[in-house]
Amino acid sequence: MTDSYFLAGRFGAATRLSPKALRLYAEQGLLVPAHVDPATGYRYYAAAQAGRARLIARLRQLGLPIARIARLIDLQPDIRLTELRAWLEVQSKRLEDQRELVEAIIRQSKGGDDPLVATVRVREVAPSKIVYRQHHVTVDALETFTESAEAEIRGYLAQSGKSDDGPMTLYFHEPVNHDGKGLVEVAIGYDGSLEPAGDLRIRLQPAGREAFLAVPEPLETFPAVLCVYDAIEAWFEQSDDLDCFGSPYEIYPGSGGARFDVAYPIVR
Amino acid sequence: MTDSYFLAGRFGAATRLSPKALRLYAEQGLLVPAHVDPATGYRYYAAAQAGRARLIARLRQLGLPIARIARLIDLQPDIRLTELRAWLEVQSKRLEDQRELVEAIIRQSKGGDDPLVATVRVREVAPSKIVYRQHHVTVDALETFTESAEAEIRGYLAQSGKSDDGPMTLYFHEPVNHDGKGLVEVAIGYDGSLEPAGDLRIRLQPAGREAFLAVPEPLETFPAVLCVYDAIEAWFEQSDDLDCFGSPYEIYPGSGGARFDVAYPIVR
DNA sequence: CTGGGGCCCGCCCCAGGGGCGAGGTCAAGA
DNA sequence: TCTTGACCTCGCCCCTGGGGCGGGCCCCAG
Repeated sequence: MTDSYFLAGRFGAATRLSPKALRLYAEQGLLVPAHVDPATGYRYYAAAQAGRARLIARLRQLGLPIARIARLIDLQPDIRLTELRAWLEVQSKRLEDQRELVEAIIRQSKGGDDPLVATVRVREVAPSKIVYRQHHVTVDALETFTESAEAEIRGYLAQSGKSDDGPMTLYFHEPVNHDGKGLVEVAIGYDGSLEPAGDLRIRLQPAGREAFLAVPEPLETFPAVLCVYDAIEAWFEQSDDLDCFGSPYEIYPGSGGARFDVAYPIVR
Repeated sequence: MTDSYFLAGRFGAATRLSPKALRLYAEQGLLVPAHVDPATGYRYYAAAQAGRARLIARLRQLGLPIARIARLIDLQPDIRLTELRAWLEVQSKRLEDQRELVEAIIRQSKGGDDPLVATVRVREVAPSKIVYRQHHVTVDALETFTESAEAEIRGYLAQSGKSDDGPMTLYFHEPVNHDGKGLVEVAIGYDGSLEPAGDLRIRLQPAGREAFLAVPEPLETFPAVLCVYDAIEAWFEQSDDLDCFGSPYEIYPGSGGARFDVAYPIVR
């Protein structure tokens, strides 16, 4: 390893990085030139920096953002490799999600022949008072939150001398993606009067109508359950005078022995 | 399907698109509101547009760029699905490439114990006149170009009464990625004098030294061959007074019976 | 000493929006 | 009828990771 210096162009040619990219990395502190001429601003890179530069180039080629590279590159090599493998796992999962999503799009495109659509029913929903808890969750954390919130609410109802075995409704106020948090709400109806407590809140659920579907057992788990949502949306689509506006929700237990129903409100 | 109108907020809530995104899509012509109030600029969406909007949201969720979605969405559903499957294939391939790249990074990180490094040798290269052809290719098109260019050059050498069985060198002037074109050059040396012809050019290859490695048979194919490059780079790295600047090249046939050698120039 | 190519910086551009602020609009309640 | 609050508009700046261009230096070889 000599201690010769190279300007950005030559150094970049040797490390597969453009001078522009090198300038960016220098600004971000990711790859600081061995010497910068204060008069001209020229950046001089030492040959010994080529290894780091090549590693950066490879990590960029993976598509990692610069900030992530900056964190990775100063780690011990073995930890770095562990992180990279974990990142690969995430990418792999993302691909699986994309595959599922494409399948969902396909199902929806030819939704006409989906037998589920024909089983969508409409029912009236009576107004009720509900006690609920909201939270922003990803799809991974959804089940944990749902269980703990339901237990908390039922516990509070029992403690207040109310019946604690009414159906539970899970509202999806915002889409809950795998890669973004969405607002969900666990709610149970009650009679009489009740005070809010802690993060448990009270509100009135107005009367209305809903389009619903009992979820068949093989479709109970994510992501297969998505095609139940698709079916109801398709049902709205082919309806003459109803539109699928409003957020979906799930009702536990479902009708006809199903573990849960999926429903959309029918907005006037 | 009613013909009611919705403003951007409500419509977006029903289709999982933010008002900002809706505005963007309207500007781009991807999802034009059913009515725009000329006085206020308010965009009114018809309920019948919700299907298209939901499809757009799904395709965006896949990560497709807007322009691509615009092309896809007006296709027949079955063609669209074919395109989507093809896109999934590309994504899958990309993931495989990333996996390979991570493996390469791992190999390089603990390059010290790579037995290949110990077999790197240095040799003098005599100056020569070469006839060559350059082209920008991706890694997929590389072999086709190499074969045709070599045949063209050998044909021209034979036609000019020169010996046409000298070794062929494949210079990688720029990195040849799977996702970007790079400049490569197929070159064969000759004696005497020769005129350039068509896209065949002539230049002088100066004398110098090179670090090289005969490629073992199991590593001949892409992407396994990359670890031969890594080994030479690692060899430079652990050398005291040499730097791996300059572009690599492959020499056919290689030394010791190998199909080809991989070499880097040693720059003074 | 002079020319050509290399390098600097600064500006504008791309997708796909997020966030903020100023100001106009809509609908419901008092 | 007025007010109020929610909702909408537009416009600007921000993000990532650079590419491209233009103006003006700089470096080195002949």
